[in-house]
Amino acid sequence: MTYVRVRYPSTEPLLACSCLILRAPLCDGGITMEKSFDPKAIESRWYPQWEASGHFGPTGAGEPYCILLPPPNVTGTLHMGHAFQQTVMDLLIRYQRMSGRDTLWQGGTDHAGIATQKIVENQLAAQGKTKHDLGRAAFVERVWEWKQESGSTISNQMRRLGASIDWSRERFTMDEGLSAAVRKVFIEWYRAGLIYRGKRLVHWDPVLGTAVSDLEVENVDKDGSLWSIRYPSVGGGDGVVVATTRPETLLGDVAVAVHPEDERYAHLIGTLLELPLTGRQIPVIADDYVDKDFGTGAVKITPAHDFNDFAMGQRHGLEPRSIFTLGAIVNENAPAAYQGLDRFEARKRVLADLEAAGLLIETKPHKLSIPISQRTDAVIEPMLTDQWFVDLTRDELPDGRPGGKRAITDPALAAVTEGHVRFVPENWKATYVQWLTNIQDWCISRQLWWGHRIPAWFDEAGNIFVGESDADARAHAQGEIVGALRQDEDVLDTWFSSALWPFSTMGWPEGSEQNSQAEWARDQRFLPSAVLVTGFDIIFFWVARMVMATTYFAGRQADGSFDRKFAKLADRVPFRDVYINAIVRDAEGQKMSKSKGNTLDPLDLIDGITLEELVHKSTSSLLIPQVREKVEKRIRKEYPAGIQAVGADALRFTFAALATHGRTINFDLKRCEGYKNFCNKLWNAARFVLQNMGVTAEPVEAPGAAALDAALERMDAHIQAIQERAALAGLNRFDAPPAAVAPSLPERWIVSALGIATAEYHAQVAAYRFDLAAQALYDFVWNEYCDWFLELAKPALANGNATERLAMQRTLLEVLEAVLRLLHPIIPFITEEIWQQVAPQLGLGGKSIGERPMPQASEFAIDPAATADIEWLKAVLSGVRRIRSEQNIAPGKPLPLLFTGGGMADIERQQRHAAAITFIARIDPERMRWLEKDDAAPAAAASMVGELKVLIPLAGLIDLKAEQQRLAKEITRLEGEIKKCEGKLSNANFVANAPPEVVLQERQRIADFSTTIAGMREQAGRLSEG
RNA sequence: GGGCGUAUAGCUCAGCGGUAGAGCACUUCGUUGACAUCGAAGGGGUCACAGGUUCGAUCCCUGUUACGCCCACCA
Repeated sequence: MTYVRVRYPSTEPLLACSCLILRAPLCDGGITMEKSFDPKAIESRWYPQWEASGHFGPTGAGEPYCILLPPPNVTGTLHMGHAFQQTVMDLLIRYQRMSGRDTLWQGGTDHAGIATQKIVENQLAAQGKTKHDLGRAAFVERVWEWKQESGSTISNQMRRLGASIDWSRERFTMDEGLSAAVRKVFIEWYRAGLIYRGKRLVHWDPVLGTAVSDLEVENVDKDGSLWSIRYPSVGGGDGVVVATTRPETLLGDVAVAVHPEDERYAHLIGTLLELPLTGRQIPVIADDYVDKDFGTGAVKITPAHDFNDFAMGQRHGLEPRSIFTLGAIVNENAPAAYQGLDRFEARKRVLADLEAAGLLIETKPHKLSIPISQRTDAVIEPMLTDQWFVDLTRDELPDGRPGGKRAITDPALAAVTEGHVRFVPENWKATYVQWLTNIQDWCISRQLWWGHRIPAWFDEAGNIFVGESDADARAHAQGEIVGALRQDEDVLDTWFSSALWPFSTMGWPEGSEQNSQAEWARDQRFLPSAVLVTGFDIIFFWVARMVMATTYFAGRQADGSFDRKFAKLADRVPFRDVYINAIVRDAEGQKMSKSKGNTLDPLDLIDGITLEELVHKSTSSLLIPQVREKVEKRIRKEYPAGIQAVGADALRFTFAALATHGRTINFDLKRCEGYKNFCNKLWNAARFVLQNMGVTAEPVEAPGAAALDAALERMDAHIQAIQERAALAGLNRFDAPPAAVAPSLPERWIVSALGIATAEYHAQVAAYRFDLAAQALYDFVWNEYCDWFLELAKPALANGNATERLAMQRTLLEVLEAVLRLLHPIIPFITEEIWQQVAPQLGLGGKSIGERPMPQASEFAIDPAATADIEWLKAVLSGVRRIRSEQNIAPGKPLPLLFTGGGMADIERQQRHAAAITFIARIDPERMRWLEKDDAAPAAAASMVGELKVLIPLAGLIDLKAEQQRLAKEITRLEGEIKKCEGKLSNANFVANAPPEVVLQERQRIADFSTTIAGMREQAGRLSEG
């Protein structure tokens, strides 16, 4: 291809006029782009440039707008849920950044105590080692190594997705600064009496060997049995038959409870029973909790291994009797025969022994729900252990001081009920409020090695001292310290540090060793953040706890008061809005899970993956051969050619388009492919526009000096034209300019349509309706800009005079450039790539489209007159197309076209659009005319546009029968519509009560339908004559 | 037991007190000068069911049915 230096006109704003020297091929007088959009080629290019430019960080100017990234597990990989969420966040951040806000997307990762420790433990296990072989220090060192190794995986995946996080501020929950925040919060809550340590019954995961919080327990329904067991009375007598689902806990029973008003057992209350197999004796007690009608009406009480029993034991002063080790093995508190047995072994043995003793009365099937640890699938064993808790429930402090009334919980509740934090969709508010109202104390200690070690020390007498360090703990010691101090072995629940994320990432606590005074002063403007985007599954784990911690700590001064900015609860919230996104499921609506083998990897959608790789990936972690086979079969069927690469933009657009306010979205690859097509459509629209930017439509034959000079001369003329026009038109080219330089109707119409689409887009983004926002732009680009405007532009570009062409070129560019900016938050890569080509044509400076402002609807004049005109034109063109299609006339065949009926407006419009009609509908200009009054109308196929009749004469082209049938069918349909309207209008109540405009509308409809029918009847009559 | 949600085209989903919509799929035609990752033209719906409010209900209210999620659970 031969290139030559050509000057292109350029204006921005219109009054200015600069000349750019561009390289452009002469062959078509414009810029060329690749024929189709190739995501791979462009995506790798832009992200590094964006990141390097520092453009993702806050500018310090404008109203602050912050989004906190829910920190993913540091050693995790990106899944579809992340990708969805992050698309939404990036959309919002890029949108607000372009809208002039001082934006921060705060990123980072979570140390994810249990999950990460488990991974490293598994790695050790593969080498035949346990963490105990290494010891605590070496093990933790090992986890840090793994964190360093894999920690960047997910960040890099997020970059692939285009996430515009300010990476320079990336944080990790075990960073020094964040750890300082953790210690400070723990210590302050402890000193305020809001954290306590105690021996309590907790949910114990015997596989991990740690307590977990109630939220980390899942209840799974299972078929089990209900066994009835006789506890004979001491000294003979039948005693009591109890019903239980866990017979092995009999070994730890301390009583049997009956309802106080249960006549069957009244005489036994206070007496002693023989506890089978143990030789122990236990009392019969009375308690309201017992349901007379369930089982036998008598309950065995095992306070050490059941939450309800524990509560009852406390009411009755019964000493709990633990019968399991922390590994859930029967311990020395049980008879020797059972010691050393695992829980489920012990159950079998106990049942067998009861049977043998004749004490097992009945076994019947029973549905029950079993508590399972989310992390390990191990059956949770309630276990009596020393743990740390955050007090969320008590009305007063432990020492009886007033003012402790739900000091953490109540503000968190008020923040939402008083509307300082708003849930979107709103109904999640009820979930939040209900949970917080019925909350239990939060068990925050974990018997793990990876995490924030609890800043508490024990002396040799077991007294507790809390502080930043052992020295600090000593300094704050209330009582005497007996001997040496030893730090608590436990670490904190991962969610404890997550709860602090809204302010620990902003330099809080200020002035600590790790955080400078200045950092918090600078960054607290991002508190509260604008919106939290997260899944409903962590409303309790994370959202509620952030509200708790932030309402308590934000802006708290050393003396306990709040600084001015944070004095009000309304300002002490972590975020204003909580956007709860839907859960991503597969196309069939199944939850995606590795064990089902139906997960999709977002990176595989972006980059594509072969069938064999996909099969391998999806089945390699599946251990059961049958499942493996099934999964492989499904994948081979569903993705016979693997997954084609759709690119990050198409994936993002898909997520945006699926982001309704429902609670699940089914991810369908087909949808994704459709949006890839959309990207290609946009690409090709740009390609068309740029191809037509040349100063001349005619190819320049040779790049000779003469030709070049001539071209430059023409250029100068055009530049002058622009200047003149701009001077006349004023700054806004879309204001109605003087007639000599007036934009054409199609131009006015597309600008107007852009204005409407822009308004819709902004409104929907503001409402967090990203599906509708995306749809507004999709519709505009495809159905207005491409389908109609590019077509309407073609006649002007091909046949217009210099001024018309220039005007059309500018409008093509300007609308394209605006729509690229609107789309940029959704599809950043392709819009950047195209914009880089488009911007110089408009003389726009700036390194990146992201630095351009977001278009506002007010920039685009709404133009009802132009819109009506173009709608008329569309109707005429559609009419011709329909006739062609129905009559099977080749699209390229030039046709005659006749007009009849209609009024002056139709005549004017027909004249105005004559060039467009002949060009686009491929009408022979010689044979396009109005029928004179007394012209004999030829047999023709007709299309009604209001009162105007558009006719394609038969001349051997038309299938007469088909046309008659079509007319008859259409007439019947319209008559039906008229009947409906008439039905309404004949109802006196309707006419009396309906709003006048509705009544008018019905009358108008009848009139319109009647006109159309009349025209069609006439046409049908003519056909039958012919 | 408590709370929340869903039911609209073959599929996935928008929608709204007054003409029922999109994408995909389907049918027919088409390689026309941005795009076959495309274009043009079509077919397809008792808006789950029953009552109520209203001039008018797919939409609001009540109930029923079906499905789903969360929380709490009687051993």
